[in-house]
Amino acid sequence: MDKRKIIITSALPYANGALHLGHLVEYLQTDFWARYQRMMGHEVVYVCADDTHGTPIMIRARKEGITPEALIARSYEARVREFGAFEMGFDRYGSTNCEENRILSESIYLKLKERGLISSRSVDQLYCERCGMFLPDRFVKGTCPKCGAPDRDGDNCSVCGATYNPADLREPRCAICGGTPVMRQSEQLFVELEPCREFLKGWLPQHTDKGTAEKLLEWFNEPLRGWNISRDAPYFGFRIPGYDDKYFYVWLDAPVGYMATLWAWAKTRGQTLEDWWQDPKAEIYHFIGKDIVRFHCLFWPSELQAAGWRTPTQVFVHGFLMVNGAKMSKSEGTFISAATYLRHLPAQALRFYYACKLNGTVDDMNLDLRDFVGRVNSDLVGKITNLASRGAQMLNKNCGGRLGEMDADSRALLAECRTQLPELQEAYERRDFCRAMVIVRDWADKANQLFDAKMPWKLVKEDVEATRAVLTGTLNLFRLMAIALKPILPAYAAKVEALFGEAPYAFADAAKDVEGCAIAAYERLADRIDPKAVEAMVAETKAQNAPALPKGLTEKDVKAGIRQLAHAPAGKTFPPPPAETIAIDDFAKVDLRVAQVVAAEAVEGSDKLLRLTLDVGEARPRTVFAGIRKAYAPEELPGRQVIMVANLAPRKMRFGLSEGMVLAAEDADGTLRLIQPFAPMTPGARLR
RNA sequence: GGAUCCGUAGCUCAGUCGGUCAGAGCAGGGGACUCAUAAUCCCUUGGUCGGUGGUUCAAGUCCACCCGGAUCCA
Repeated sequence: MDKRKIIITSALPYANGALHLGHLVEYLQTDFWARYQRMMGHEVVYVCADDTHGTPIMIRARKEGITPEALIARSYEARVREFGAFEMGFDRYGSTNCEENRILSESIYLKLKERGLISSRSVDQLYCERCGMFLPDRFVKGTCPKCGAPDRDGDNCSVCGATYNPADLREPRCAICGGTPVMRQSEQLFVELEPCREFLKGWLPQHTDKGTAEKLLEWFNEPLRGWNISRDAPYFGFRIPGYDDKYFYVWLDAPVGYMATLWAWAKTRGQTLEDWWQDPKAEIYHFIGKDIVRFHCLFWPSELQAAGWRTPTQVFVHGFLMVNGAKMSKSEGTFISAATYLRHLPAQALRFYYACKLNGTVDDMNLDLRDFVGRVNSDLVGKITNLASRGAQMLNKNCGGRLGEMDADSRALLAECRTQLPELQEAYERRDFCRAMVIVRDWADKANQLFDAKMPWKLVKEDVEATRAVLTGTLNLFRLMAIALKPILPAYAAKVEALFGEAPYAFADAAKDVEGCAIAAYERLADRIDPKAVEAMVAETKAQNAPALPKGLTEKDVKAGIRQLAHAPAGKTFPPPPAETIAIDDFAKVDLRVAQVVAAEAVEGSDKLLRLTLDVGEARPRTVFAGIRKAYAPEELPGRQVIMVANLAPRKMRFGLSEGMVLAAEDADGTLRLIQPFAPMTPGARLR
């Protein structure tokens, strides 16, 4: 086969927020495919980057009192560490906030402008005067115009499913400051899509899957709407050439980040971006989730085409991750972050399980946690790894650790398995990883059957050389499986390479017999998963999100509750109506501190009060009486952190002096919950 | 509301052009073995293929409607 030249990307993760197992559905499958292509001997470059621009990052940085640059640097570090732990093999992991990206974004924009594809028109948009900025949809909250549910997002209602404009919301509020936004006009720049209609119509069916293309083509019954690519200052991003106060919308420069990162990578080896992207022989593949199809299959190819760049060879679209058959949920503990996963479980287990489930379609993928444990333990460890474990240890113990020549039966089985290699490679090629795993598991079943039939543990007592032949066969069969699994389990394969003393495997090595040489000491390749570790991971995830929902309630309950409340008779409203507006100075008078509960006891003579002893970082702990006895037992509080009002005038009570007050929230049903920091902090830390 | 996708054994899923397709693995039950990470091997119990109609000599497979779940509507 000719040597192919392949550019691979996965969608850029947004730098505001932690990686979770859903993201990994994409990154892992892209990595599987990239590694497979490398093992086929092709020239592969796999790039990705942090997506760093936009309002959410600007706001978050502002809240934390740091620059956006500092925020994205922190995110980058965490991201790279976590990807590394998951054995991701990027050739380069960059950032959209780089010079290459600025240059490319500007040049693509200017090309579009030259071609007359950029137009400008005035747009009505909500503006928050207090924050001094136009509000993106997700930064407007309000009451759903359709079902009346309170506190809904700016563009859709998750209670009744309605979609609307932020301007349609009743009682719109700025999600940042809570103020009431006003309607203002602003000049915005659009990329016109209608002129690209014919190009797209022809392009779509050939460069993505049928379902995706058909879906997008539905929109072609009407004129294609232009795409707003500008945002007004303040914004974190690239300034648009020719404007002082306009920036590229984050979605304009994000896909350009693929090229920018490729460019930066090419530079390190003395090449140009054009050497890769514009090489007619090179293939360009984007792996994306189905939620961002329109950016990658409409806007992106149109821009590239108009600006004179090559369009992608194929856009591979995948579905979302479900956990235990349902959408990932914070309250159920299934919204599992990459970091939390890694604290409890080995990365390769997830890589293996995802490979067993991915079939290259846009269907959602289900991570069933019980199935996950079963699959890893029985297939990866029990069937596959066990062959190496029993074969290598026996060879080392009884046969001097030297391979001989395979017996005839093993040789025949090995030959039979090898005939399936083309099928395995085709499965990899079409991203049908689960099919590839079925093939490998089938080999393992057959190898185990043969091993048992030969009974080497008995044979070794009478004929060491015959035993050596059987074990040589077993280990050669296992080696074939390790090669087949290498795109999924690179670290595992590296250990197998070390066991046989071989150079890194490519698929070509599958044809080789390993005979007549010594093997190294057997090193454990994979560990069984203790279901308790999975429980602990779920429990930790739940705990991270515990303050979000009252005990025992799921997100579904809350939705139902909101729905009820939306239709509840007036007079008993929840949440309570907003209090009178205060100035920032008024708020600043309140000194809020993180406090650690040192001790808690019930107060005799009161059925409401607990006496709390709080460490606020001062020389002497404070005593605070709190009316939370019906919500908390005294013994569950020590060691936990709460928020207290530290400068409240001390108040003499019948039971003693109360030197402050702890913060708690009251739910619709009267449930009280103390407020605690997301993660432990130093007692005495001030809230801002 | 409109559209798309999904619904096959307790669980996760295969089932190509309608014709040995009612299947696999795991889990469950029984047995064997003890080299191996309580791993492995043999045997075995499970299903009205979401429901109802229709097309056909023949339907998980095609069509219509319904129920349930998911997603998208720029």
